[in-house]
Amino acid sequence: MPVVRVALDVPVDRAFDYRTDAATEADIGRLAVVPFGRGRKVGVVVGVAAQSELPDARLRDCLRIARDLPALPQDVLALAAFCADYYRATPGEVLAAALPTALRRPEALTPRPVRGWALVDSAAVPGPEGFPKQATTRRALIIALRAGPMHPDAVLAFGTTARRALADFEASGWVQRIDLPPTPASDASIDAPSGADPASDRTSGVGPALRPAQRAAVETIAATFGRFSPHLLQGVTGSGKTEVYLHLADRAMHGVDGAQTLLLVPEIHLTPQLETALAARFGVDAVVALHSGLADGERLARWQRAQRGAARVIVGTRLAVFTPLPHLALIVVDEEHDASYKQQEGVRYHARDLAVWRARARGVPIVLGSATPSIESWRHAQAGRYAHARLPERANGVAPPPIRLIDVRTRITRDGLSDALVDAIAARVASGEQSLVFVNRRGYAPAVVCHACGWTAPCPRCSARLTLHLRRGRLLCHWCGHDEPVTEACPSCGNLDLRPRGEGTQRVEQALAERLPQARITRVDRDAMRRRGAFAQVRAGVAAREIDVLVGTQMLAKGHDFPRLTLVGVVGADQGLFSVDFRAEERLYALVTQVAGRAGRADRAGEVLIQTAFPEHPLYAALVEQNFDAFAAGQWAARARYGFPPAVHQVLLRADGPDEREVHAALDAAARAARATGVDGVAVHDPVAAPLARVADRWRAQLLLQSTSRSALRRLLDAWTLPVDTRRVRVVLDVDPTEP
DNA sequence: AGCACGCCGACT
DNA sequence: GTCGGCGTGCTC
Repeated sequence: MPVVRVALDVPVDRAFDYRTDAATEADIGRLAVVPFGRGRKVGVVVGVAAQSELPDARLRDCLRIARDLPALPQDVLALAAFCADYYRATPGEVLAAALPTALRRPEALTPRPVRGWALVDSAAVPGPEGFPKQATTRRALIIALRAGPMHPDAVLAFGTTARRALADFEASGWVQRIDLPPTPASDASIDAPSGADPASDRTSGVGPALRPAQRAAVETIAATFGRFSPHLLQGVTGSGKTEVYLHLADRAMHGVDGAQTLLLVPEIHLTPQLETALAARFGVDAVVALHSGLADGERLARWQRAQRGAARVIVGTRLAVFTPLPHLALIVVDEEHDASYKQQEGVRYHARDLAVWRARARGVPIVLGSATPSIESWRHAQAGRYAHARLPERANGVAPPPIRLIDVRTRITRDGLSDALVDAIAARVASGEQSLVFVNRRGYAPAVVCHACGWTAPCPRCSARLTLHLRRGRLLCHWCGHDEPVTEACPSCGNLDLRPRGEGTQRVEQALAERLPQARITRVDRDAMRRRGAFAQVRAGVAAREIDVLVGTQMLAKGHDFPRLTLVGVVGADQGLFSVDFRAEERLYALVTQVAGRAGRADRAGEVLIQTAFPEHPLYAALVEQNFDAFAAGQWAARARYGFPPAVHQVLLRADGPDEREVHAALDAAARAARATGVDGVAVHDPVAAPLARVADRWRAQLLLQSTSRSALRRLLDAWTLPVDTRRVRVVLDVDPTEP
């Protein structure tokens, strides 16, 4: 009896065999509904065989292979397999991360009868089997009455009436929209509907004229269409990298009919703006945005538009790297250095690295764009493994804002603010310009200290200090959420001299309000932006010039264009200089560069002021010169000398549990087992406590393995018996960790 | 992951 | 005497 091998979303490192009456190679990549345990599951067919190695008695019947749906393409299956192998996950776990959740419900794959029709402008036709020819027109919009997300029991609608009605129906949640790919035979058989044609709206080269460096980058990259070629696009903030991406996507579409571009972006916040820009450029129907914030049905619908080839530009966060794209021609990873590309739970994959792998597998060029590339990518470019394109100047031709340091050793600061910074802000307020003060810490103060005995308020559940939130009158733990009232007297010595130490956004906001009573100040951090729409409100306030000063965290660093913002102040950056994390400086450089880029984006001169007690630190020297290459070269030299990535490759075994000794014992045993493999060329370090040794009453420790040879590391992983995950000690393997 | 089986504490 | 804790093991 022939069997299908099905990868299922269970943490078991193998596929499961099911009996089936007929299965061919063509079924590989198709979804299958199978019985599993006492329930049913949806899995992916990853193989077919004439016979199973298991005795027939242990096999069960495959309930259904979804042959009416497109199969996952070969490159997505290969990418999932690579991801599972490289990051030591199971194929099923990777597929769970890769597939929209709506597809993983068995009901979703069960066909249902037609329930009815929706609107009609010029034609109403049933579907999906035996679709009449008309249904395949390029502009057909099919409205499915929720018979099941995969089955467009459907009605056709044409023209603008249909478009309007479609929007209403979609808003009602009753229908789902599905676009069909065009088929040549029938395309001509139907009249072109009235109304705007999204395909012909597609502007060919209407965008702003490219500067010479942008043009050169586009030409260089476009010359590699049709083959694998990695490019690092290193462009200063405001140099118009996005414009380069758009031109490339456009060129790809003109070179190959229906060509698709995958554009990966770091954060959800960025997506709406970018999506709007892309839609304006290529037409709404050609663009699809994918991110984890979407409702299940919506995510599925968009994913299917990409899978069918209807969407030409797919913009999405890291999960989008797995999207099936039949006509993939180009991959772009914007802000490629961004930490959010590394998944920190479940399968801990790096979307940028997977994107490079996929580009190679598909034979398409990939562009990694950043003003401050990761040392990994920068090094690849230096070594000639990546082509290195540069955009050295801003697209508006304006010089970048000068970066100056305020030496706080020689100046008095109050609440963390120097007079020089406050005066500079005051001057901008007076002239009607806007300022941004970047403080990478929320709350009022990161610690409360007793000035009599030195006691500081600890979190009872974590090895961290409590942060003072003065407005709420509470001490909060930023790690576990623990929350307690502020005490008047020191619990240790009874003294009343408790004082806040260090500065958070609230304190800076409050101090600025006291010193600049005429200024309209708004704080932007996770606490202040908790309410829905709060951020949009801030943006509107800035645009309407109702806000003079923004005080905020990283949230302010990314991609917002505030034309009247001419001053950026940076407070408390020094904490990034002396971290246990060897990547802290790299992050700090990128972050400051990014916030600095908020200043003077339009035709107004900007200025960046950084308060520091270490003005001669090389990081600040490079920042002031705005010389990323000097900074990166220094980082690379240090990492090569002291043996840090990317000079070496790392694997981190993380463990945590309620009992400190058990956690360490598990890692000790794991270290012994790793050494016992006898694999040469891999340094197995001693297990150590994690930088934050306890979080929410769980003790955390880690075991680091590193090697200059990936293959040696891999051989060790293959031979290594890891401690099993239990309730007492949880164990996670992190390949290429990005967090200490 | 679920879900069963299985062996030891506090309760209708 | 049972109900229920979570440790161990299996799922084609």
